[in-house]
Amino acid sequence: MTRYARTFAALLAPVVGKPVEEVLSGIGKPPKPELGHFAYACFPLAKERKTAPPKIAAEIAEAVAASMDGGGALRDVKAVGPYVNVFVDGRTAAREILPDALTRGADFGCSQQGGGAAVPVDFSSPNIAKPFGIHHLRSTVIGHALVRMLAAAGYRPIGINHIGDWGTQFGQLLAIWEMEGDEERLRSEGIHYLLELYVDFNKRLEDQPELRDVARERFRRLESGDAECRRLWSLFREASLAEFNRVYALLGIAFDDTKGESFYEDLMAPVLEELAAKDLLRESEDATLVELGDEDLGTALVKKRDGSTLYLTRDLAAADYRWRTYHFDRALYVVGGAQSLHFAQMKRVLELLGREWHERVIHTPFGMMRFTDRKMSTRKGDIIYLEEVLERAVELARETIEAGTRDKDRGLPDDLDTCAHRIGVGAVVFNDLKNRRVRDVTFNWDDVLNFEGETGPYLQYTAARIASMGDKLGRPITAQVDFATLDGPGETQLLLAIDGLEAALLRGVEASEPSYVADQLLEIAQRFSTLYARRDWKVISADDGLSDARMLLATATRQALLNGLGWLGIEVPDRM
RNA sequence: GCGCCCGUAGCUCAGUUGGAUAGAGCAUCGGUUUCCUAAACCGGAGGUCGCAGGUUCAAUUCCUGCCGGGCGCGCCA
Repeated sequence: MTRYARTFAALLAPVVGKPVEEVLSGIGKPPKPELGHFAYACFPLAKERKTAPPKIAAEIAEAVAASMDGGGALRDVKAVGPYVNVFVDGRTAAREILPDALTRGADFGCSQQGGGAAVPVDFSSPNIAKPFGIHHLRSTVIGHALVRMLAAAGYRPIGINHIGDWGTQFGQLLAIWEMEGDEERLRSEGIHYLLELYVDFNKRLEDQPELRDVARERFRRLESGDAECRRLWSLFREASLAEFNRVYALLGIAFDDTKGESFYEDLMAPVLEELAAKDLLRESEDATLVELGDEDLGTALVKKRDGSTLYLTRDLAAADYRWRTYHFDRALYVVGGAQSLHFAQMKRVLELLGREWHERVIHTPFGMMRFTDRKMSTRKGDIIYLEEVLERAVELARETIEAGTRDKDRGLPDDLDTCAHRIGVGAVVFNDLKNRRVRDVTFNWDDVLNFEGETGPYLQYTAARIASMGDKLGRPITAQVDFATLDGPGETQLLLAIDGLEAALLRGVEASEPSYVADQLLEIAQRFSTLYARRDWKVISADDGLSDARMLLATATRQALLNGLGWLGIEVPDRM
């Protein structure tokens, strides 16, 4: 949807005698652009007035047409059956949208809607002592996209990496370490060695179920401050962070705040005390829990039998900390849908504690990453490393560029490494973001390494072609053009797609849904490509005025792609 | 068993708060390059929108019940 839907609504409102917002919600898009760019359905009015819809449509169309002065952005209002349809005047749209895109540059499509409100976004949050697998991709890229989208929409996002560096898993590592730990190997092999230990632990567990208790005991020991346990924990932590940071560097992701769960160690006691003081705790089989008063939510365990803490306990402490630190407008948790119950419980406990802001805590779930060919199990060491996926994508991009330069008799780009990196990573990231986040995704090398069709490289390619036209034109791009030359239906549809970027951003921010932006970008690229491929539609021609006008349109297209891809965390190469 | 999520073309998915003949990409078939980058474009074929009811002038969209898949349901995170 674009600004012109509102223009249309404003025109209709006095005629139908309803507020603009209500009219706006009744405006849609006709199935075919030949019918018009916007449509207003008259069925609800027909019911109120007990008159046939086509008759009302005809009356409204006539009244609206009479009230238009002719020089506005809309034209040709007419009734089509029960609908009032209208066209956007391409010339006016071009004059209003294109100079805006040129002037605002990286700011085009952005909004001030957020008013600087703080929004902590908890994402990625890998567990230490487990490698960064492909299944971590989802939280990482969705969260990163949301951070950038929020910033573009005028919010003040805080990207938080809530590293899983506390809990029984460390008890497990400490337990196995006593049996076969080797500091030399940890130093040289890093996280791969930790994975080996983790797998070994689970293997031994089959014959020695008592190891589970040993692990719990070791975690308790860690939590009570045992020096050797602390020292080893610190080693594991460093080894893992080194790997994580390599992957974040590949993806171009930086966090505003990286705090392990361990950070909240001292903040849990106050929460537990407050729960006790408010008489919300209950002992059950020597463990401590909170009664939630809701059958569907069950009960929430906050302390184990041995007195050590749980995930939920730390998340409660973290929520309090984030509120005190940021006074957030909302706090997002980009965590898999499997943990819906955990977050529902957490919100409920916050509510019971009287945190009036508990409604602002929002779980932003996403579907699972699964695998077709076989069941993947980290416990058995069966894992696809995200780093490997990214590297293979970059390698394939490099081969594709090299093949392209041979076929097209062009030189390799100077910055081949940068190009290949952006394309490969862009393909992987866009592939994850293009679908609605709640859907499960099946990992498939062919999909991830596909560069054709609705993919990141397709969008980058569209932008790259425009960039090279800019070079070829050889003169500055100007907004002083004859907009009348951009009046064709193809141009107008492209303009409306470009103008729709801001709405897609706001809708995406509202729903925490990066795919809305991804969709809009595809529409922009497709509409441009359709024009571009036409033999009778060359940007650069002997007609300088026409060339300048079309180049301005192309430049706005590229700016929209650049900005939108930037929000998704995808960089665009200059050449492909 | 209970709760949450999902079910649209052979495959992967859109479908903007119910509205006009349900749209893309991949795959498939056919076409486009004396070159503004074919990682592209155009066209063909392909769908009882899981099933059955209900609400409505109108349901892929809302409600109920089934069926199918996924996830979760106290001492992992």
